[in-house]
Amino acid sequence: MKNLKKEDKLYIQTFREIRSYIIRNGLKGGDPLPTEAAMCQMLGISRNVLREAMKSMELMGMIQACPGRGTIVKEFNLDFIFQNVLFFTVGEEEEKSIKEMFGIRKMLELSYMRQAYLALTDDDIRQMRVCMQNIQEKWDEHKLFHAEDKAFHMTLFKSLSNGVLTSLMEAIWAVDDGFQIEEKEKHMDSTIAKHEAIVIALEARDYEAFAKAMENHFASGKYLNNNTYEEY
Amino acid sequence: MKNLKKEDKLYIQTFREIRSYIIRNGLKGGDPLPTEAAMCQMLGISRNVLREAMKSMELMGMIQACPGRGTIVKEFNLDFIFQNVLFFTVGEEEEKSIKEMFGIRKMLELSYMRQAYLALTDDDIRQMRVCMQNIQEKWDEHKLFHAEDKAFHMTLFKSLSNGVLTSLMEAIWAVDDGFQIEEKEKHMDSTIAKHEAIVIALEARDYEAFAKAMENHFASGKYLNNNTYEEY
DNA sequence: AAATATTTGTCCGTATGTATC
DNA sequence: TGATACATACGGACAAATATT
Repeated sequence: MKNLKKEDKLYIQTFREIRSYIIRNGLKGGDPLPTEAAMCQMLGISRNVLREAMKSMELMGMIQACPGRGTIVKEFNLDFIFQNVLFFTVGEEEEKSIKEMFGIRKMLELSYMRQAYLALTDDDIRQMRVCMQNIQEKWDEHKLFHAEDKAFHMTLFKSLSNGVLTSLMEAIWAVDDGFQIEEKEKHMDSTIAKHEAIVIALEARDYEAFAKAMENHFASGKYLNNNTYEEY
Repeated sequence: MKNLKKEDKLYIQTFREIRSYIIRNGLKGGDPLPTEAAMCQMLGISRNVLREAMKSMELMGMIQACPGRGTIVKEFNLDFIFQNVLFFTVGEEEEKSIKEMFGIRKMLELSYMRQAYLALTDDDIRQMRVCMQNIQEKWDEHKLFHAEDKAFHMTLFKSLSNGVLTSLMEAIWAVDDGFQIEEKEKHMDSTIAKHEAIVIALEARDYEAFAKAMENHFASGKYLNNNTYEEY
């Protein structure tokens, strides 16, 4: 007398029901969802199961919960997918994947550098100068400067106001963060010089020098993979 | 003594920790995860929070739980997300994200086309010719040819043997598939002609023509965003 | 400002169904 | 058959954040 068909787990059914509820009622970004208690009663399930479904939604960016206030529907964006899911399969020990990812970052930065250059404001450039000083300080203290390096490059591209590109870059940097073991004391001084060259070119508003400095920046060890411009 | 910055909710931290655990231990599809009780103790959290994170993963197809047996890591792909997450009427924000994403795909394909051209085998090109025929058939039957279009472009870049790039492209195509907005019957005939031009150039092993055909392919509506090569 | 109510966050305990030996 | 291990599901309790009076 049981189900003939193998039913999905309750929390998955619940996920679908909530999703259906949102669609059925035409809820858009910002619209409130009923409280947990109300939904439990409405669906006839326990709070734990409801939360398993709701938290799945929240993790994927479909809704957002706030204590004391309630839960609202969110507008969709790709951040979650890029930052938590896309590179899920990229193991940190898989050096090949890491190199591939660096290669993509290199390609993206070099491809977008023209637009970035055009979009950069004086304020952005000043900010990059500050990043340089922070990098220099870390270096003087014999510390790693991953965060500062990231801030430097993100500043360069945040001017493009391309949310997806930003997410993608964040995702790549996040993997880099877990990887950055090697080359601690190797060529950091030359890395600093390369960053310096980029800022100087920008401060002078010299695109040719900027492009050259960017190319040079990515011509070092960990970026040197199969992404070379070969002749055909 | 706490973090000054607003911490993420526990279940989100837990999600990341489990993901990190999987990556750190190099777990692949079929490999078992510790039991819920063990993970709770390991992470120092309650069962509810752990389950909120685990059920999110299961819903996304990263893991699979079975009573009496335990939980295993699953072979992961992105399809599920776009089938479960895309529930909305596409608003302006979403459309902006999608356009940005197309822009990135355009940039990537154009950036990598030299390497792709060099890496393409005769067999790859024959396969692309087959894709073209499939596209033509769908078109003759007045059907959409998203899958065939994807196969065409993925063939072009699979030759690069860049797993991360492939994942990224897959993700972009998956989102595209989920949205499939605009231009149903609009300029499909010209789209076909553009693909045809690409294949012809490849069959002739003419890089100049190939590059031109690629540029032309991406010069259409939905790729036309801020990714223009402006003068400086 | 201060107290109170509302809502989500987190934890615990218990019972049940299912797979394995 | 029975015993064990595990996930599934329920309910209660209190804490933390927010809103309201």
